[in-house]
Amino acid sequence: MIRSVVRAGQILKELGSGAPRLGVTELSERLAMPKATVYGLLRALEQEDLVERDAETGKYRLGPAVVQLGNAYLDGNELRARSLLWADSLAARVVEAVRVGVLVGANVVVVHHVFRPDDSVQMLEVGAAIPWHASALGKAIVAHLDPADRAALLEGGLPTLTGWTIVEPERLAASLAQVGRVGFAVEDQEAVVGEAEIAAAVFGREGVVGAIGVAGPAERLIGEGPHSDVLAAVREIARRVSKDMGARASAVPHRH
Amino acid sequence: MIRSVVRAGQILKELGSGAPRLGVTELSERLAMPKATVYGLLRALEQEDLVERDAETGKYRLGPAVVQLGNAYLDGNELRARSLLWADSLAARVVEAVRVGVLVGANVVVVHHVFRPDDSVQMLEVGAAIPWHASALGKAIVAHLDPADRAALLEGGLPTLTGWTIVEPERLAASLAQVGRVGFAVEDQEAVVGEAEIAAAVFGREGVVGAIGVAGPAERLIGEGPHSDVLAAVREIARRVSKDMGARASAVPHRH
DNA sequence: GGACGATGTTCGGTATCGCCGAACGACCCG
DNA sequence: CGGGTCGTTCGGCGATACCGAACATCGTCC
Repeated sequence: MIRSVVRAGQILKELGSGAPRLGVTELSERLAMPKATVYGLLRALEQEDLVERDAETGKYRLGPAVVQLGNAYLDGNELRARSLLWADSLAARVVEAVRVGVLVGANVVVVHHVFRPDDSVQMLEVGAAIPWHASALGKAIVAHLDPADRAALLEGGLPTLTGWTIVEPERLAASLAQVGRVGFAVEDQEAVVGEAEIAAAVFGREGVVGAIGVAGPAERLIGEGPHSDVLAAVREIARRVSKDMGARASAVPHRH
Repeated sequence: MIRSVVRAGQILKELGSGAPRLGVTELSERLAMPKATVYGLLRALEQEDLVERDAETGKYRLGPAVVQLGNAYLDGNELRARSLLWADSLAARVVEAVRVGVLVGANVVVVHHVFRPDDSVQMLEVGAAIPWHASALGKAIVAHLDPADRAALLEGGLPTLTGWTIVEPERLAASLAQVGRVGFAVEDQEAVVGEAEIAAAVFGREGVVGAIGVAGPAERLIGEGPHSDVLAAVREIARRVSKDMGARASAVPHRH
């Protein structure tokens, strides 16, 4: 595994998460690499416009080339392409926002987002990264991973986002088992206070490829329990997208 | 300059432009690298989720991590942040779509996009990459670069997108000189038939940092000449954004 | 069905080239 | 003016990336 490239990737990720402007020294500390090494990697990344430096502070940040790459990924993403129409119909049916996400590392990255069909101003969340355990999308995906991968994700110290975030591995594991049984995942104010989400996994030819879910105010999606209409709609749409993605019926867990 | 990282960057860019799925052999030919080298680089990139492989064809494509990076870049981008409100007001004033872009290599990447204020369905173009010479944004930026950089951009074989695309270096150079004199750039169906754009450069503390422009149907923006109201609005907004970006008055070309 | 072509993958020796400790210089702050 | 911090440079050692060539694997065409 060629080391400099892996390290360059780690630098990019570090610049992409949290503080968007970091100096050489700060990066070398966070990533436990010698300062001179980080410097060399940054020079190379800068040449490719993957990183640029702040004119006045001299600190480094992501460069414009990454936007182009992100856009290109979304253009070619099969899950996104096959979700487009289904997500629209789901949003119209439940009158809430719909999100489609994939797992990258310990985060869920939103690859498609349909606004709630009303005239309120909403922020486009495509590209947003959310810790998997604080998202219904993430739980739906992780619940269907190999046990080994799942266990690894339960280990790393999971951050607390709100007072409702579940970070204890035991409780999360139990929650995931439940997801596996019922075929959907719920998140109730675990990422943002007042916001909830109901999601179901989407499968491809070989296992889970992502998840689709409905997000909205907690009191509307979840009262005494998950809103049953929404829940049925999410499960149905997830199954249809899975079919479009080429999932064999046997690979998609089904109940009753 | 550390070679493997630069090469990895070139691989990412190649995957991000044109055919979104490429094999090892195809990449090695396009980038003139040995096959085994490309293979090693791809393995490293794959480990970092910057690249993933198609399940059935085995070919490589960009990975989900790049979306997260793109989003992070946009979040931290000063030009974008300072353009948000001005772009909205510009769109409302001229009732057309507004785009903000920066130069990366020989392309303009759109970092902000305000829809035309009507109810028509429009595609979000944030992240789109357009050859600089086929875009008013690009011409506005390049016209204010160092002569050396400008000359370099005029050299590389410029692609033809429509019958109206200007690819001859002499004609382009003349056009850029004109842009420098009048303070705005025009593009008339040079990227997409029927579409035109009027743009002006935005300056920061040390030179041009991007451009902002109005895009719409050619017959509405440009009849016998650029629509004068639009033109005035674009120039005014570009100047205001430049001021917000910390441009010294002396650095912003002004006329009359 | 067998052979061919194309493509992905592995291997191993060589010399390249990245790695990193340490020193230098630039800058800020007190 | 002196101490501290940070970005940058240097240089020599040695790990390791590089790449030609062989191998494996698949699809395809007689």
